[in-house]
Amino acid sequence: MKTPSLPLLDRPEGMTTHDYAFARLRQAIMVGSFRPGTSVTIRGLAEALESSPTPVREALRQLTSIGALQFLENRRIVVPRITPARFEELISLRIALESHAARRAVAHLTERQIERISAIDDSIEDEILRGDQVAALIANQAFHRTIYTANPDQIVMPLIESVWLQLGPILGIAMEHVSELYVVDRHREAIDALRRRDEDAVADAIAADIREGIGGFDQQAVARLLKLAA
Amino acid sequence: MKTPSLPLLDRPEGMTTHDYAFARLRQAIMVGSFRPGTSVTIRGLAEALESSPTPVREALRQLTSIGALQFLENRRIVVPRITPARFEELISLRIALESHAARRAVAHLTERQIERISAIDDSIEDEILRGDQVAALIANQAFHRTIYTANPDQIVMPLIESVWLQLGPILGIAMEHVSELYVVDRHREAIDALRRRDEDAVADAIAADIREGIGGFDQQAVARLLKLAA
DNA sequence: AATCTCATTTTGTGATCACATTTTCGTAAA
DNA sequence: TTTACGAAAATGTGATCACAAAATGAGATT
Repeated sequence: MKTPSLPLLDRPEGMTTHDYAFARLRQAIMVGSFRPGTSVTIRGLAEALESSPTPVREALRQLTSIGALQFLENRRIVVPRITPARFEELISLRIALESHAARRAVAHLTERQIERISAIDDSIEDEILRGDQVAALIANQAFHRTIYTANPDQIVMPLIESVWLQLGPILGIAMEHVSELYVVDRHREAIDALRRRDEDAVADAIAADIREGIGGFDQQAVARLLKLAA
Repeated sequence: MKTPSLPLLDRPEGMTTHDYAFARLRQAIMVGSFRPGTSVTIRGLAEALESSPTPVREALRQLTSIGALQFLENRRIVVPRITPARFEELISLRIALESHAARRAVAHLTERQIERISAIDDSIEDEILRGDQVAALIANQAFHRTIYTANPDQIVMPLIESVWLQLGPILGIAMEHVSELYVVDRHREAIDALRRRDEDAVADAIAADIREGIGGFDQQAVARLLKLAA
């Protein structure tokens, strides 16, 4: 049972072993380090994380609660497989969740926050030019997250991240086989709409960004990617 | 540390201790058995469930992943407190999620399934007449769940249940202080729209059902309820 | 070459224990 | 009466172990 390699992650002092295991596994899955169908073992990950089974098992259980992993009937632990239909569900759910979240964030965003969001958008461009796909992906997530979390009472972010986690594995495949993942983006359009406090325009820009970005893969493209990875 | 009492729940043979603990705690929170701010302990629940700390801890960790519980900095485990603003966020999120889910289920529903949904709606009325609020609540959830899960590739149900879980505690308070929780409902309207395969009408009926049901509490009503429970 | 059998190994599960931190509560001082 | 203090109890954390079930792989059979 080969354990997938885990990208390193900073461990703040005082963080429990369990929290660290959770954060690191979560990050790994979200940026596409695990392939769909990959199976992991508690002991294997415990060794990779230099800890014991107990905290790792807790982290794995949490990850199953948010759809990032699956405990099968045979008690095997696997990264869920994607089908074209499931992919389409995830994209339409992303659109529904994120346009809702964006809409409800508009009223809370300050000028300063909008500037920060604009700066994050610039950093996405930088990472793309440098060819660092994972860094670009993380920056892109930060772009979206910073908008949505401007709403202080927001509840939706964990749900959005659950969807991101479920898209992670196919995203990892896409990054291996597609050179340009961000050819088009609607970020400037969203930022302009934020400045105008135009809720509808913000929601539309976010929806279009998703639809034309990762959502741009049609069912055949997804099927092709899955075939390549098999 | 007094441990809240847990409604009994059937334990299918072969179910692991952990799964049983998770299912039972989840059910208890979803039907309002726990008050906001209640704190629980691992050992206390382990005793109540006649098991040991390990599987209970895993169940609690999962429940935090879906917003049903919270591990505080002090390492205390509590049922999250509700604020009027948070309540309003939860309702608007419910509407966004469930009208999306309903819309995407319409095409998959068979006549037979629609009949079953209609029968569930009747059973809600029965439970209300019998005065069993918890049974009515569970039947109401079944009504919604049966619609949304007709879509076989559906991803959204776990997210919807996460929101239900977060509303559970305030619902428990409401059931104690409000005699009629389901005076109006739009279920017949939704069922008729399902029969006509009218996606927009289904989504509207579900949204109205939520808005006029639990969503009908305004901020003052929520604040009053919270005060009563404190 | 493919399939079956069975012993070995691997793996998830759940109980237990030691440890450090936090909470609780009785007592004393202000 | 209120506040401060310190010992005792309670609690979360993480490692370890025994156990049962599942997976693996070598060797025999067809």
